[in-house]
Amino acid sequence: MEYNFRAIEQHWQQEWKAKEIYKVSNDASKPKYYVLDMFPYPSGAGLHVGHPLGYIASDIFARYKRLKGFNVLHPMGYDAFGLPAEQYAIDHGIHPAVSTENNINTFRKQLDNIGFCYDWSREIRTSDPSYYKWTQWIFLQLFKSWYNRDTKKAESIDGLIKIFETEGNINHPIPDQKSQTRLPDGQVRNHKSEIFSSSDWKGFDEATQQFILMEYRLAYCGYGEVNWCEALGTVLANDEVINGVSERGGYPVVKKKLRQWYLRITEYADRLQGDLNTLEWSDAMKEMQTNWIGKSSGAEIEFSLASPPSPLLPERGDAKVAESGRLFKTADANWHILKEYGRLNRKNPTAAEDVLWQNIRNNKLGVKVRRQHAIQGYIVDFALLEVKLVIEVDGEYHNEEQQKIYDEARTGYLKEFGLNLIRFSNDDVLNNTKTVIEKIKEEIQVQKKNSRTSEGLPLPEEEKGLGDEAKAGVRVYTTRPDTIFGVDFMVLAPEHELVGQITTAEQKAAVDEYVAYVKSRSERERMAEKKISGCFTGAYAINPLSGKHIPVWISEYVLAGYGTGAIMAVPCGDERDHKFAKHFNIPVTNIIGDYYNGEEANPTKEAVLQNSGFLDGMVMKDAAEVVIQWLEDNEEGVRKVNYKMRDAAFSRQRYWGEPFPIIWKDGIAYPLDEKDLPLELPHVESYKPGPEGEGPLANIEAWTARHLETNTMPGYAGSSWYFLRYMDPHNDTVFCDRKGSDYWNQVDLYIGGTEHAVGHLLYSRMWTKALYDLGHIGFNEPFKKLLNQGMIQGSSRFVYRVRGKNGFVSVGLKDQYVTDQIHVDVNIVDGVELDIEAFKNWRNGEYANAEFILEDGKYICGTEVEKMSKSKFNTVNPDELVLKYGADTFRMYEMFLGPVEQSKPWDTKGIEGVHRFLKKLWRLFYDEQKGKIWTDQQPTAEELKVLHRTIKKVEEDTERFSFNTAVSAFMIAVNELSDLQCHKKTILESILVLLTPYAPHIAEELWQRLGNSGSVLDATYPIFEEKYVIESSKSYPVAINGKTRTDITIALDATQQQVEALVLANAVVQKWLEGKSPKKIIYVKNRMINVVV
RNA sequence: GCCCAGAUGGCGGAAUUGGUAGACGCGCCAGACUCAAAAUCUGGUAUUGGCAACAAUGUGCAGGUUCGAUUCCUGUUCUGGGCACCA
Repeated sequence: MEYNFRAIEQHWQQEWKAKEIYKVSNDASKPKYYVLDMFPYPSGAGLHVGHPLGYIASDIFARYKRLKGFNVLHPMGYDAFGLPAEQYAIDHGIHPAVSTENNINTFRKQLDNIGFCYDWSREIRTSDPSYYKWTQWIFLQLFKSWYNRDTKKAESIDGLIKIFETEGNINHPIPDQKSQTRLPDGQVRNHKSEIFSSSDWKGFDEATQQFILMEYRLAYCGYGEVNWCEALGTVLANDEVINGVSERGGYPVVKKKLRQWYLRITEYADRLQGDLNTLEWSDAMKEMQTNWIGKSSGAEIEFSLASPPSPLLPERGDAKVAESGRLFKTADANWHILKEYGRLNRKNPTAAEDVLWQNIRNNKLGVKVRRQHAIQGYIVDFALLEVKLVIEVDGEYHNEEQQKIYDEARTGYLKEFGLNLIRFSNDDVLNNTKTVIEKIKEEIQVQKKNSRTSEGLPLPEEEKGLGDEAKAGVRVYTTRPDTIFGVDFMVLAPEHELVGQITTAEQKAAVDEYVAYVKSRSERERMAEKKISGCFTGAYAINPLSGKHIPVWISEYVLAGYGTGAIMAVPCGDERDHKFAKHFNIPVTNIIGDYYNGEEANPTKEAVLQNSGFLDGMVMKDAAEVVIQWLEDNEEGVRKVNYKMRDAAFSRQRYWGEPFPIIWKDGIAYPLDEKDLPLELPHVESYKPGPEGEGPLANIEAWTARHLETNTMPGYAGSSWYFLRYMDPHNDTVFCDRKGSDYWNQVDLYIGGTEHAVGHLLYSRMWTKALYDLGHIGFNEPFKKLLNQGMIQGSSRFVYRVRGKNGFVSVGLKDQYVTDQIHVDVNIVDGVELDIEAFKNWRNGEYANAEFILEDGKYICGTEVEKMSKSKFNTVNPDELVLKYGADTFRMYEMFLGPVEQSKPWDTKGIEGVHRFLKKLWRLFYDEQKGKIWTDQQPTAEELKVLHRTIKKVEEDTERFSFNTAVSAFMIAVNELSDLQCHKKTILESILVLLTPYAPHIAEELWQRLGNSGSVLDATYPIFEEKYVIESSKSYPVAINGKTRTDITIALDATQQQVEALVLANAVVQKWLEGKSPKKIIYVKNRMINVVV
């Protein structure tokens, strides 16, 4: 009776299915354990041998836990939305729903072949409306929530509205924004300053209110830059862009600003960071997330410009203000107009304002001065709030009749609040500056006296005016404020908003050219670029501490999205800055003395500062704090915590994804009523992009007529919460019943590839936290333990075509010709030797008439290890292996290849050995001639020792996911039992239970054949007993000076003296001692003995 | 460029805490069985020298710490993964 794996495996797979062996219930007295795989994207290529690696590992662990008495949830599903299906549809006209369905069926068949213990009754597909109904629902929860920084959690936006109605947003200023939230005209909104009162709020119209709320929502709409390919009419990923052109077709690609949805994940940065230490993840994985979040602390510093930018408009303000007013639907919404107005004024001060500003800024009068400050509906030129003084500088247009009335009204109004107002004309300021300053000083004194008696408007300390930020200068973020005196130049991102304004006439052409060049480069290319490039703007900035004038450059290595989009360059301390300085011959200021050798930068923090003004003599790491203090005292900068992480772009201009449950009305996004979910993806005939970079949904009239959002959600939407749906997959009234999620709780073991280290794993953590904050689930981290499987790489084979000929040259001779390297199917290559006949038939005989230049009569292929991919013809299909060797062999072989965590190239060669092992195991039970040979005899001590050593090893290895060594332990056990000719049921039965997680079919079969009923999965796991493996003596290696020379056997309880005596008596030791006595004898119990001579 | 990981015989890998480097398997060599092959079984197999005993070398490379380093430290090279619209 031989091992007929095909019949066995088929039989048990049917049996398991029929008896619903793997179905789990949500209420069980047993403790729960949740084992989850990262669900696959069902690609058209089907499963390759890389996919099952993690699935087998999780299957082993799920079965192991079940044997250990747990109620194990082990589900599977499909991440079914995605770009490839859409691309396939464009190319072949097959609807994504159809191709996806086909692919899923293929995947399922392939998965079933391997004998996984998934509870398929819980299968989910993210593209299924009954699933994405809840993806949309969660999106709406995010849309209807904001992050309360006081309570540090997500809360309902209704609560925020109540706060606005009672106290305005003074205690909850608009969260910091990154580059995404620029207005269509390219202006960066300066949100911090947008402070409003409760009465302001009540006065705002609907559009303004909604606009403000959008700045708080956890899911919000803003503007962001994308790689735009006009010819393809579509947005491209960074790696679809190569050297400024699209990978497909080679069309030019430029940056384009598009309306986008975002998730405000930045609000969770601190929690995402902090909670990492509650997780059992590898340090590497935590480190990657930490680096992605990129928390750093330092200072934001304001460098004013040596020559302020000239005004953009001859008569400042008005035109621009009117234009920006068009952003809003109501004509009389004065709030944002004011805001805009103030900002523009600040940026484009009149000459008089600027002169005055330079004379009174920086506490020069002993009083803090704010420019273009909004007070109760007015913008004043300068506000000295602590002394309740307002200064106005009047230009020509204030003489107009209308303006006069307006000004008088303002004076009166401000007086009501206890604010005194003084006016100067432009002429006075410009020509009699001194007098004007004296006058202001006098007024300050008067106000100071009055302030003790006068009442009036209490101005909140924290209130910030419009003038606080964007003075006419460049803000930089630095983690090294201590190096401030070493700043030799500044670098702005080429897309920085100031570039256009500060560039001098002489430099304009060069700057424009450089900006255009950068526009065509993807962020990735820019970061990876080794060549140093940049362009001088002609402008100079003033170092606020040293007063030194420093040149302002632009360069692609500074990205707009990080920090402020501008850096202060300290070449002696930063390698990149140093290279830049050397390349452009910018003199380097050395502030670190001997630490800088003139050749390369030294990022030390230990140096004692030199050339650093009042910091001289201070150690750098102490100086940072001093500088921050100085900056804050002098209002030239602020302490700042910065995150590298940006808000997550959450919309795609694509078809095959979840539609947003959003309706646009007069430019305002309104949520769809939850009872109208799911908002189903409409069927389309064409998948072509919509106009102006919109998604294909924009082409559907019925869709646009309802004013529905035309973007769809990205691939990671559905995968951000799927682990919750498995807990309660068929619920139609809630995304996951709270009882279910309370029972199953966190995923105990999550297995998947490291490629998801920062994407999926961060997003799902954020969603979990948001759902937790809002009270929908009871835990705030999704994946307790994470196991990262390595990538199974393909070993690609290449042939070399002689250019211009239908001829191929063997790899060893290819250098003698001009050749093109072509991937060839690994399945028609034996090792490295090409099967020429098979090659001629390959690809429908494309190379039927090819000629071959051979070496030693063979055509040898080139090889390379790379990602397994259909397009590289290096995939190996598991089906064929399962057919040939069986699922159990395949499972064990994949595990035997090496540690699960490690990446390795696939090689089918060794699979025979594992198959032989299973056959050998079978022969412990059955003989080909004699049939059944297992007996009921009592085991010997030797046999029990083998068994218990195996129990210990397999259990320990399984617990630490060292599946390859567990397989090896099985092999050792079977080898030893074969040598002992052990066919005893008691021993073999225990081995079968141990083996069940690894080779479930053969274990189940033999378990039944031994006369057991019920599944082997319900057997009890063997218990290791020390008494069977105890030995009384042990063989120790004896090393002389650390080099093993011999070994001796000593009793385990031997003392140091006994051991030394034995060692010295040993002939080999004597030989090496050469008559001398040893310096020392090191005896480590259970390990080794070392004799030091 | 930045972040993370890895590198051990002809090959995949083992060595769990600093303690016998190469478990287990593949491949290869020799032998048994067979007319022959397959299957199976037995023995050998890091490199160099030697009939052997044995000796020297050996965990990407260069150093260091230690009685002792694949393991810890410093530097370096190469390979793989990620870098925000592939999933």
